[in-house]
Amino acid sequence: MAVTLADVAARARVSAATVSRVLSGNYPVAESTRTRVLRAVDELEYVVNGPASALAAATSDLVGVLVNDIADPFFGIIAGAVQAEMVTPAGESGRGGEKLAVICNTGGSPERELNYLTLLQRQRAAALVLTGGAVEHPDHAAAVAAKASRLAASGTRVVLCGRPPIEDATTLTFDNRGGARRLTEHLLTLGHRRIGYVAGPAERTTTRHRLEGHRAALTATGVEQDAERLTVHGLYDRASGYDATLELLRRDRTLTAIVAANDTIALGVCAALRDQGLRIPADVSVAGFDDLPFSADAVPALTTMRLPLHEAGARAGRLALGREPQPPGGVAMVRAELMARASTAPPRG
Amino acid sequence: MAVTLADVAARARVSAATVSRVLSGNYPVAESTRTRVLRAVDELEYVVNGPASALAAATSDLVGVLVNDIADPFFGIIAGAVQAEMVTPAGESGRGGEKLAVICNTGGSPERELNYLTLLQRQRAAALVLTGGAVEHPDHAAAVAAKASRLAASGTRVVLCGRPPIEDATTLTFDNRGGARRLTEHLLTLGHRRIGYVAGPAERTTTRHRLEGHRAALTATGVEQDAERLTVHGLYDRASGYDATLELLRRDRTLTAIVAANDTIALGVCAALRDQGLRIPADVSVAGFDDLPFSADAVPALTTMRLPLHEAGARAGRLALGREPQPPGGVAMVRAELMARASTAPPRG
DNA sequence: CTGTTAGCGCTTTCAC
DNA sequence: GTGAAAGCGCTAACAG
Repeated sequence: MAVTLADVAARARVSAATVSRVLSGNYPVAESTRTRVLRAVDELEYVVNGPASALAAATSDLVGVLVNDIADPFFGIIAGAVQAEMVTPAGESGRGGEKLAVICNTGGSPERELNYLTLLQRQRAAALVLTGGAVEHPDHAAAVAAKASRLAASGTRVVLCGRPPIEDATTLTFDNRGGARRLTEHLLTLGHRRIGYVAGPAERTTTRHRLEGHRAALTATGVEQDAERLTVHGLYDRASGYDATLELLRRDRTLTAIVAANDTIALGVCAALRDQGLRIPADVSVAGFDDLPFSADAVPALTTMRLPLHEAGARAGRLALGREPQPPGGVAMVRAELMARASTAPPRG
Repeated sequence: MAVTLADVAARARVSAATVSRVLSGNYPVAESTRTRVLRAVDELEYVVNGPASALAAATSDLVGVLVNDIADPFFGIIAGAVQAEMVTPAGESGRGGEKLAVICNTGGSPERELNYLTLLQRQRAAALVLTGGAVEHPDHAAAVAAKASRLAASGTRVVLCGRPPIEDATTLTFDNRGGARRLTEHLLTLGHRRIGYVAGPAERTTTRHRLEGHRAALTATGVEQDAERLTVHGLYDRASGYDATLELLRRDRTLTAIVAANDTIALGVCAALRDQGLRIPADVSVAGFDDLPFSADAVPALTTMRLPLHEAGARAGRLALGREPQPPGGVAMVRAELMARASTAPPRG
């Protein structure tokens, strides 16, 4: 099957080693030889055998990117940004940086996450980027940490983006707690006191941190008494937001605001409120989190906490390639910014 | 670096060959030996060296999935569905089907598409799924076709999902032309005659087919005279929809409906109309294409053509694995279904 | 600057 | 049912 290095070498009348050197560009080769080799490569339409090269060099050009749900733009944006960083910067020798960033969709399942980790370890991936909230089950957390350590030990760079730090990994955490707190403070400042909260799946770090920030704001203002009753958990999707809103209204028809754990949920919240004949924000204010592209276009435009997902992903990509210096302590925090828009207003009366 | 097959063999007191056989499960091995080997694997935490195995076996367990824009849920949904098909069906011997489906984001750039194709060829990918509209530049189309043929010749299964057929590849086309036609017919039936069209980038097959379908409907009704003037091209994103709408209104303030090349654009269209003080659908009807999850939640709910993206992606995945019979002629068409919702209504007056 | 020489870790005939 | 041995195609010392 297919033309090999040796074929190219024969054609260019040099040794295989020389061809290899020309191709990897990391070793001086006479200009004349180089062009001769390159021409042979072209004529033969030679394509390097990745596995063979990975085996010999004990490292591959694969970079794994794990995401919880690739159909969710939150992850799509991050993953796209990571991948965009993999292209060789102009002016580098063609081959060098041609990493293949591969996006793996865990669907939020711990088993599949571990499975992908093994698959990537098997491929001897050059680096790994784990994105999004982590599942908090202790066994699983330990398993992931162990795998990460083993990978790091074998030379794979591990970068975390949007989840809490673990040992042996560089981490970009999102300020979910602080952001959530500021968001709820915004609502409190507007005068809201009965605020519903639609949380994500219970066992995710992102879910917990955002909920904690929300509660912290309530507590600081002394209105935390009903917090438990006014919280409903669901998935990070639109349908959960819809259902949770109906449940919240059932529990307390008098609430004047609902905070959603993310923008996608917020969309469902809005839909449910409208279906119940409630106006936004006249009757109920709504806020989300993330500031996905559609949020500014929602009607009314959604108040939310903006997370610079693209920038974070790009930085994670550079860290994975070792193209950007480690943050102090290996951990950097990405801040969230309040985008106060039309979906929040002072409560009526 | 790391424990190898030989280590496992030593520990289990068998030969390397036997360990290999146990692991790949495609050869009879005595039960007692098998368990002994498996235990050794466990104790040593052995992980197969993918590159080595790929080299020796001349095939890898990588499956490439190319998408135009991973931040767009259209592609996220398809890619996620493809990837979900890669998991080993319950009851199979652990190792067998553990394919690694890797998602590659071309950003719609021909160079990057070709680049990924080469990267995947280099990795000796087991299969390839190309999704979404193709770029119509003749040189590029030829280059892609050539690469596809070469890949197919070397045993890589090539599957197309949502783009026109090429030789040596199994294809799932989307009925963009027919769908677009039916959508515009829906508007015509409602009584609209002055219909604006916001198209995607000019050189994409998807763009062209949808536009052709639209025009075909107009022509059949004899109202095609202004079609050219009432068409504006842009990207497949919200901002383009917004800008294009302003341009359309500038050209003809009397139009009563706008068809967008996809739902994301339609969102921008709606935003622009609202900003111009126009009501939907009272003043202007709006229609999209794809039926992405957010479309049903838009206000008003968006009339659109539903494409079964998840099903199509899943099927593409199975075809890539050879788990589903080839459609007759290697080409199957995925139909679009009209979802008539609140954003379209008869024109006023 | 270029060629020679060993492997990298696994799969796979081919014997036993 | 299991072992021995010969590569798969490439890289990386090491000479020259």
